[in-house]
Amino acid sequence: MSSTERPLPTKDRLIRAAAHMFRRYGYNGVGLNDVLEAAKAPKGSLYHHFPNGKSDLAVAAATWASDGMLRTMAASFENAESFEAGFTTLCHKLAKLFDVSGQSDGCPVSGALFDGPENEAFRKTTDYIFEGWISEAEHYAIRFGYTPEEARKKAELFFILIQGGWTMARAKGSPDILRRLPEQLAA
Amino acid sequence: MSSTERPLPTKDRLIRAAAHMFRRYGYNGVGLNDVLEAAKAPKGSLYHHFPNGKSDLAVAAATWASDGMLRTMAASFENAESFEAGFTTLCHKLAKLFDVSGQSDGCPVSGALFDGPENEAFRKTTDYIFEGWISEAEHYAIRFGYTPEEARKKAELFFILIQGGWTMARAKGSPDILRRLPEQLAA
DNA sequence: CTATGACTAGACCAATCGGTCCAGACCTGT
DNA sequence: ACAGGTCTGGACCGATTGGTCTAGTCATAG
Repeated sequence: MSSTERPLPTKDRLIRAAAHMFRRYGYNGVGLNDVLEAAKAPKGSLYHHFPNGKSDLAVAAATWASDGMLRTMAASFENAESFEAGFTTLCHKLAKLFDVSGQSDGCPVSGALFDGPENEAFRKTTDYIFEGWISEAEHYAIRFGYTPEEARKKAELFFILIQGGWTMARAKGSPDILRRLPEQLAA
Repeated sequence: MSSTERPLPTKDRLIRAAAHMFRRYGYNGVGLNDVLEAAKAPKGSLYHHFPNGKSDLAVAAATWASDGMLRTMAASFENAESFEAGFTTLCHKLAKLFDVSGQSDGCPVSGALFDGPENEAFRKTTDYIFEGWISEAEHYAIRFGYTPEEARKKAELFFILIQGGWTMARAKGSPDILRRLPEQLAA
């Protein structure tokens, strides 16, 4: 049986559909009716699972997408022989994701939250999620022998390269730059 | 007399208002009525100057914002003593811009165009504008003595650092990371 | 069996969206 | 004075927006 045989719970279908659409079209570019149609769920279910509607859904979608990123990071760094090797693996994984995404998706977190309403809570959530990525990278850098000061700088550079690299890949319509990112990490 | 004494032509007021709003709220987060109110222009004027409406306006706004970026780059690099020195100056200028913007603006180009409709023309325009920034940086790198190959890589890193750094500054609500960007350029 | 809370279903709403349209104001050359 | 284009002003439009509301389905516990 294919994986569509056992359908996901409505709440998960909503989160997944919303995550995919937000990262492509941005918070304001997605209508709730579109999400509902993609998730094959009625409006009542949405407001049952997410009482605050669209904004709750965006936070859930960004958090879910962030968990995926953290798993991809773990898969890249856990068995790596150095921080640089792990980073290289991650960049290639991201380049592959970029290819299968149809090459027009943005960062799932900033797509869902930065583009949202003028909202300090959204900014704080974005910071919290991104800080999770950075501190995870910092953790790996320390494990691979860097001092805490070096590790923090490495982790920040890690984050900046990935964000900037993805933006450039999106503009160029090609993930090439992502694969060449590891060359930039030296310092 | 203050600068508001001689009002700008309607078309320019529309472009400026649109640029400011797009970079803060994104393409889909801005309503034409809001732009019209901010620019104190009626709807007829908008569709006179921009026959294709919102999408034309977004391209014009992004192009105008890009010209500003290119001028800021020129002001930073023209009198610099090295590529690194020019980059440092630019980062400090951008950090200052980040402060006065109220710290919630995004990149004016990707805000206006990436967030727009599913549209290959928009992506190409974004690429064209960004490539202008990169080739400008490449030009300065060559002038300061780098080989063409080194210069291209430097310029791409330049772009990635600024895009990623701005994203991180936006998430953190602070331009500190922008000022620390020059440390990352070494290689 | 009934009762209860979780969840689904979708009709419905006011507000806002991007866009159209045309009457008239304004400027310029003749 | 007149004509013709440029530009302004804003009423108006159908479509879509995020959100509300209520009726009903479903599973489980008593």
